Amino acid sequence: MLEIMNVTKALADESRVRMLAALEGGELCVCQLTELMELAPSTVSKHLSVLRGARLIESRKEGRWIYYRLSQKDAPELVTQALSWLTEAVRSQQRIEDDRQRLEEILKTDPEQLCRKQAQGFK
Amino acid sequence: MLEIMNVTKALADESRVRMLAALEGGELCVCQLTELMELAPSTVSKHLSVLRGARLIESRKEGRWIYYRLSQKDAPELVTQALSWLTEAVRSQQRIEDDRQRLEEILKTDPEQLCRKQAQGFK
DNA sequence: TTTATATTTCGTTATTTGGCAAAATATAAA
DNA sequence: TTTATATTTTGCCAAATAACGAAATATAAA
Repeated sequence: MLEIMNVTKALADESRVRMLAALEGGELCVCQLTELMELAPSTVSKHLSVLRGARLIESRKEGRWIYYRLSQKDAPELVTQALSWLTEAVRSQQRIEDDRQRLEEILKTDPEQLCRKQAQGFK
Repeated sequence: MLEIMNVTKALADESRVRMLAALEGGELCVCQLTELMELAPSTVSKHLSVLRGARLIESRKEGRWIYYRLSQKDAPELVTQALSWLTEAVRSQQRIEDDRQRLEEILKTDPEQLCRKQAQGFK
């Protein structure tokens, strides 16, 4: 039951849903997600840890960066099914489409510069 | 997006998940669910209104009783898919199995008596 | 009608959770 | 090594939410 509730609780926040949707396009590092979400890095980090706790995402460390991606087939059936449901549900949502478009712009800047910009406090 | 978040938030509470699982066996009135959940009637009622707000359940009034059931095919695709996911996820959960067993006992008493018992405050 | 009763709504309280900034950690560059 | 920097952890505050009892609503029985 804990496993199920970890998943449903993880999905019960719009920021986390948007992050999962963003990761459909492929792995992203924390600063890219931070830029997209317009939230404090610590907040994004917390959200990511909730998603990882539910096994909805996995991470990979590369130098100073940590890249997150949607969990693959090695995750529990329960989790991959939830991701399938979400992917389908979220398709055609304007908000998600807007994110996708903004993300495209964000990906044009390389991570180094993004993080530097954030360090100066973007808000 | 609101529709999606209504569903994910509705599923993000263990009591509500258990209620949905209980309704897989067919419609139940509030006092039956109250007996099963061991919560105050007002609390159960609130949970039901959240589930209905997400369109996960529907209701039918019969005399003094209101019966709730899982939403049928007329509900949004998004919702029926979520219910399918939950049903599958919840299968084999001990907690849900225990509920199912207790519910069987509860259904042996007719609703009239159940409600009367609750009126005296069972806890 | 009056009374009983099934459910919901309201008001309150305690807990959980999302947000941030600051401090801590970990890695790479100088 | 020292410094810079990407991310996480911690501590705090505000907002959301689950729980209850009491009051309100609605329906049936007397």
